Amino acid sequence: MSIRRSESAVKSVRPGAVTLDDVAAAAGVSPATVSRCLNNPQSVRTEKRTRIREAVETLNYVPHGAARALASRHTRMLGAVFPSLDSALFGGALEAFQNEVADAGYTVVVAASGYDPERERFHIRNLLESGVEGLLLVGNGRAADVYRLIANTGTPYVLTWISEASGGHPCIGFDNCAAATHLASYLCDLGHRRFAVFSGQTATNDRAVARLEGVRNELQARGLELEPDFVFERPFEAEAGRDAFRLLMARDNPPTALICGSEPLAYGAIFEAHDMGLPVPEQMSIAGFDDMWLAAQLRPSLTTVQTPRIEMGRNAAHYLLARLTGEEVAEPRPLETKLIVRASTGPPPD
Amino acid sequence: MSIRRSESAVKSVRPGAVTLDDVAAAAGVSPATVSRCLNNPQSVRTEKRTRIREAVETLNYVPHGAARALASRHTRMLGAVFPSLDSALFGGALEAFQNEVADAGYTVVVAASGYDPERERFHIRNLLESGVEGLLLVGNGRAADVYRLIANTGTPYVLTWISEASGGHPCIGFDNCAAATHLASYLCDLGHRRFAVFSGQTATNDRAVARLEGVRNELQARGLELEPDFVFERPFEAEAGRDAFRLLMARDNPPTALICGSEPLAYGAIFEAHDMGLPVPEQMSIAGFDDMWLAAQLRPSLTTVQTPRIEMGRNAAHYLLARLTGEEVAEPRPLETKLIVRASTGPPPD
DNA sequence: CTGTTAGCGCCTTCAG
DNA sequence: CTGAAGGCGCTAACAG
Repeated sequence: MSIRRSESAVKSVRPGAVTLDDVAAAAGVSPATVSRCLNNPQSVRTEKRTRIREAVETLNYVPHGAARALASRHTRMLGAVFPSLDSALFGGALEAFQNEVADAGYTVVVAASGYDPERERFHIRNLLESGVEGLLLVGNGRAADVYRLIANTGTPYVLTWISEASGGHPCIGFDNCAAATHLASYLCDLGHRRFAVFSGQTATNDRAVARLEGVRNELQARGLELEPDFVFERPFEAEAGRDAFRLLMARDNPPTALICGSEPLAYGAIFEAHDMGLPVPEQMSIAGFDDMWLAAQLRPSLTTVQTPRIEMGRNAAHYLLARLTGEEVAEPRPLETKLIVRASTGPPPD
Repeated sequence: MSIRRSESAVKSVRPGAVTLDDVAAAAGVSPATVSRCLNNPQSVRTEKRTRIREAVETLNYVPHGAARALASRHTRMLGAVFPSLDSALFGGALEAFQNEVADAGYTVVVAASGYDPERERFHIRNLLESGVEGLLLVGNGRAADVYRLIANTGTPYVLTWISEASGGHPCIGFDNCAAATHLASYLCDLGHRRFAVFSGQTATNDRAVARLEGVRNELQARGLELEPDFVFERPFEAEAGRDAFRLLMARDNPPTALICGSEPLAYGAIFEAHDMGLPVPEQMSIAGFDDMWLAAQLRPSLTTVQTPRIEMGRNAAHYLLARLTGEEVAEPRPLETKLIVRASTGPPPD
C-alpha cells in the first residue's frame, strides 16, 4: 500500500490536444457557444449546431474532463469500494451499479479493500481526492474518522449489504441478522438441535457478525445453544469450507446442521461431505447464503438465502444519483431476502 | 445507453471546501510551498513541513483532483473496460489490476460492455473524456475508429486476453488459438475423432473465434472435421451449457468429446450429463477453458486450460504505468497457458 | 440566441 | 528553499 509516485514529470498526457477553443475557431463561433452546444444543444441555433458538430468531428475533439470538472464543479464520477471483486457476488453488484450510473452519464471509480479496513480507508480517501460525487460502500465496519472524512467533503454515500447502520447512515441492503434467524428457524423446525456455523471473519465483516448473531438469537429463543467449538471463521472460499468441514466432523458428537455465512463455504462443505461419503442431508443438513448460480446446480442442490446483489447495486446508483440532483430522497427501506429451500437440508438423522 | 443529464445545475459538490490557499494561510506560508509539500515533501524545510501537515490535519484538507489534474496534466486515473464483471474471470483481472495501480497512487475507472461493441465504444469514449491516462481493454474485436479515438488522445492502452492483434496493438495475454489447439490435440491423442464445441459468441468475441479456429486447425491437421451441427454458440453460462448439451445429445451419432470455450459452459455440460445418467468421461469427454476454482472441485473434476487472468491484470497495470513514466517498454511476450488434465476426459468409448 | 468576462483550485516556471 | 505570477481548458453569469 506504499505509494510510489513517479519521480519526475512526464510529457503531458494529451500533448497537443485540440481544445474547445480550437473547435470554436474552426466553427467560427465563440468558445462559450461550443460549450453550450456540448452541454445543452437546444440552446444553440440549428445551423451553428451542425457547424460545431462538424468541427468536433473533423478535429476529433475530446472534452477535457478535469477542466470541465473544475469549472462546472461536477466530475460526473461515482466511487465504489468493495471487499473483493473476484466473484459474482460483489461483481454482480458492481456491474449493476456501473450500468445504471453509465446511463446517467456518470463513470465509476472502483477499488477493492480485501476486507482490510486500512486499505478501505486509503481507497476512500483516494476516491474522494479524485473527486467522486458519491460513494458506494459495503457494510458498516469502519472507524468514525472515515465517516468524518466523507462528511467533510460533503460527498453523499450509501452503505450496501446492510439495512441499518447505527449512526444513521443511509443503507441499501437487507437485514443479515433476520435472514440468518429465518434460516436457523427453518432448520430448527426440521428438528435440528445441534448446529455449526461457518462464518466470515467477524473482525472485519459486520455482515458476518450479524448473521452469526441471527443464528444465535434463534437458537437461544428455542433454548438451544451454539457451541463455540462449532463456529469456524474462515475466508469465503470453497477450500476453506472443506477444511472446516473436515475439522468439524472430527469433533465428538458433531452437529446435524451447518449454516454457512457465505456460499463458497457451503459448497466446500458439500464437496467434502461427498468425498467423505457422508450423505447430505440425511446425516448433515447444509445451508448457505447468497444463492449464486451454482447453488441450484449442485447435487444436492443448496438450501440458501437469496440475497439481492443486483438490486443493491442498481438501487445504490439510483439513490446516489437522486441525491446529486438535489432530490429529497426517502430513507431506503430494507430489501427482501428469500429462503430458497432445496435438497441440502432435511430432518436430522434420528 | 441514452444519456439523461440532470436537468439543472446542482449545488456545488464541495460547497465551502477548504482549499490549498486556506492551508497556506493557516500555516503561514505561500500556496506554492504547500503544493510542494504535498507533492515533494523533501523540497520543503522540515519545520514548515510539519506546520503545513498540521494545518492539513486540522482543516481536514482534501486536495481537489480536478484542479490538480488540470494544472499538472495528470489525472492519476487508469481506465478498464471488461466484457462483464460478474464472475471471477474478469473480476479477478480487475482486482489484480486495481491493486497494482493503487500501489502506484493511481485510481481505476471501470466499465462493463456486456460484449456489446457499441457500449464498449461508448464507455471508452467516456473514460477518455474523464481523463484516464491509460486504458485496459479485452480482445481486439472493435472497429478501427475506436483505435483512432484512443490514438487521438494519445492515451496508452493495452489489449488483454489475446497475444497478438493484427495492427500492432500492444497485447498482454495468451494465444487462444494455440491453447485450443493444444487441448484438441490432447483429446485427439486419446483417440477421439468426433468433436463438439460449445463456443462463445463469435460475432462479438475474438477470443472465442480464435479458440474455435484452434480446434478446427488441429482437427484438420489430423484429417478430421468439425461438423457445423456440433458447434454451439452460447453465452457463458452454465444453464446455456446444459441446454446445448441436451440438444447435442439428441443429435444422431453424437460426438465423443466436447470442448467448451469457457468454463461455465463445461460445468453446465457436466451437470446435464450427470442428470442424463451419461457417464463422463466414459461416454463423453468434456473439457473447458480457464481453470476457475470450481474446475478442481467438480465431480468429475474438469480437464481445462489454465488461463493467467491475475497475471494479465497485474501485467497490464505494470505495462501502462511504465508507459506513463516514459520508460521504453518492450513488447510484452505472450503469457503461458497450461493444460490441466483432470478426470472429465479419457479415451472414447470403443 | 450569442459573445465577453471571470474565474474554478492547483501546479510550475521564474526570480529571489 | 521560498514566493509571486500566470495559466491549465472549460463553464457560468452577464450583457447585448
